[in-house]
Amino acid sequence: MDALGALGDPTRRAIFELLAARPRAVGELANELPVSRPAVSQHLKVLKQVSLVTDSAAGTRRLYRVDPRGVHALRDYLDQLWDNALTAYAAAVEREEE
Amino acid sequence: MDALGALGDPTRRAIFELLAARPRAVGELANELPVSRPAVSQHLKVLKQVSLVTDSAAGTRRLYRVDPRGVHALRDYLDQLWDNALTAYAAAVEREEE
DNA sequence: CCATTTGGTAAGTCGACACGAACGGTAAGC
DNA sequence: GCTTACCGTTCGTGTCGACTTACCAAATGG
Repeated sequence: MDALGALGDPTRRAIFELLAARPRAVGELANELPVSRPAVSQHLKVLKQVSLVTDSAAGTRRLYRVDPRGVHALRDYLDQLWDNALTAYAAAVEREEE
Repeated sequence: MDALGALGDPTRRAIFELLAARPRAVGELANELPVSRPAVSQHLKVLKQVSLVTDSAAGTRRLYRVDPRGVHALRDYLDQLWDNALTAYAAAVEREEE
């Protein structure tokens, strides 16, 4: 599973968006989502594998936050993809007008 | 299924990347991928639903190309998400240093 | 017209994965 | 040390969707 595939799941995307607002613990995330805490834990595990989030112990709780490394990598890849896509479209329009 | 969910699938992403290089017909796409032609057709149907590609008849063939509308929408959404994520991370670091 | 090429669709199978229940493990508070 | 709170993991289950096979429709060219 890569980063884009991870964000493809609606629940994981919701978790990531919550963490994009501010760091939270697992229980807090589960409270704001219609899934159980273990489910949140599993999604966090996946997001961690693809370097989109990091965790740190804080007493009995565990704080999860966005990982800028994965964010930058994914953003760079997508920027390239958007550029290719729009360039190809412009080129196709150009051909059409001949 | 939304746009991000659509690109979450590896095969669909491969199809989109091929179309991001240049417009192609269904058969051409299937030839360059390890899946059958009907599978490609089904993926194109999904990509079309989320406004990531458009199609146009060309004789007996059908040309698929990137749809700039969906690309712009998805890019804008993600840019916002990246901005939130990195801003929240910077704010967390700021707090940490106090 | 008829054969060929190209695609979309329907039906069915199979694997992946999202989820909850149950259990164990670790840190704080009295 | 015992309880409580919070979290990760494992297991089993159910469901969704990606894929192939087979069939059908439309456009081209002889």
